[in-house]
Amino acid sequence: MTEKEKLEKEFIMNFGYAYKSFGLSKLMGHVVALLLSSPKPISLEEIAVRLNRSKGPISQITRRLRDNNLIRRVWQPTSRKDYYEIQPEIFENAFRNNLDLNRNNRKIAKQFQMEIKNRNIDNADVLQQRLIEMERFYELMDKHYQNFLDEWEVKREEIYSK
Amino acid sequence: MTEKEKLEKEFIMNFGYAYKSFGLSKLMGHVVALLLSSPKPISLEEIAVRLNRSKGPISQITRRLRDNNLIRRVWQPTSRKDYYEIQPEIFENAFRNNLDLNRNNRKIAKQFQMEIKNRNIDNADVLQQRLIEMERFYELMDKHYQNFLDEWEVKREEIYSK
DNA sequence: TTTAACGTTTTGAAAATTTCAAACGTTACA
DNA sequence: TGTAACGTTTGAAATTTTCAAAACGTTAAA
Repeated sequence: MTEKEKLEKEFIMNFGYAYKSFGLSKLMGHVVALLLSSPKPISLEEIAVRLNRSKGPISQITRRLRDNNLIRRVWQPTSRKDYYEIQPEIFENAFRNNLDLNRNNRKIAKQFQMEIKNRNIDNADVLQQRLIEMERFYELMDKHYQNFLDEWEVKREEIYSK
Repeated sequence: MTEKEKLEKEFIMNFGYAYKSFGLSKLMGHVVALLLSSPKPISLEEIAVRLNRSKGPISQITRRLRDNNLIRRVWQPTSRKDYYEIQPEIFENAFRNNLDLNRNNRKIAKQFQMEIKNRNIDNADVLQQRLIEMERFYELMDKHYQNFLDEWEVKREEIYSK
């Protein structure tokens, strides 16, 4: 195994753990890392071989990754195989996925404030107050997330225009 | 079941799903929701009863929640039981936990840039470029996260000073 | 000291998830 | 058309996670 292959393997392992700590499948992280480290698209079969898995789970995981906009399918004119590559905006897209989850938190806070009112529930003062805090928190978070994405768009441009 | 109890149950369910979608245990969400909706601390045993679980898993989950600074233990002078309540800064703390994960991403990007250099690996141009982008991305994210937390500190003060 | 009230840890079972192998369906090319 | 090369789906097996029950340790009060 060359030094480069060793490094790639470490990289793949690291992404596996990172993905897992975010509550995602380890295998998802492995596929992402493999595609990140590859300068050219890789076929489904080759992904399976390189990660020591059979085609079944790779087929499923690539679909999930595509649904999450982290990778994309490309066609090679010379072959009938499906090829995959990293979405150019992968980091941004991963972030957006997370953003959606946070928006849901805000929605829960809003919804239950409404329910308490509409259903005339008494003795819920403490909960009400906490729900208000929760809503404000995720509201402000959303604002800053937007700021970040806007600023990132500019910065990304800079990096790649050099 | 009173209207209030019904609402609490729905709230608990919702938090369960939300926690799960963040890759955490559903039961963690249930305990958090229960404590959020309670104006006073609840004993371990009562948590178990209210959530229809035995003491074992509740003991384990409350420890995890304490490790994550989402709940805390309080002592009632009249009783030998352990009582639990929500950490006042629960939302902020949950956010900080997430921040740590993101910092790890940045660390990975940094580390592997170094490795490529130190181990003199050639033909890693594409990967290098992506690692640079990755590091910058999480660097900027970190900055905005800090902004958010700073601004939130002020806003939270406002909410509770009224 | 002894006893009873607790929370924690352990163990085995159950449930959920992940995985592979094989069957299947589709498509391109002969 | 027929055939071979694919990716996808399915069902069973393996692994991991979650859970309850019970044993255990600790502490406070008698």
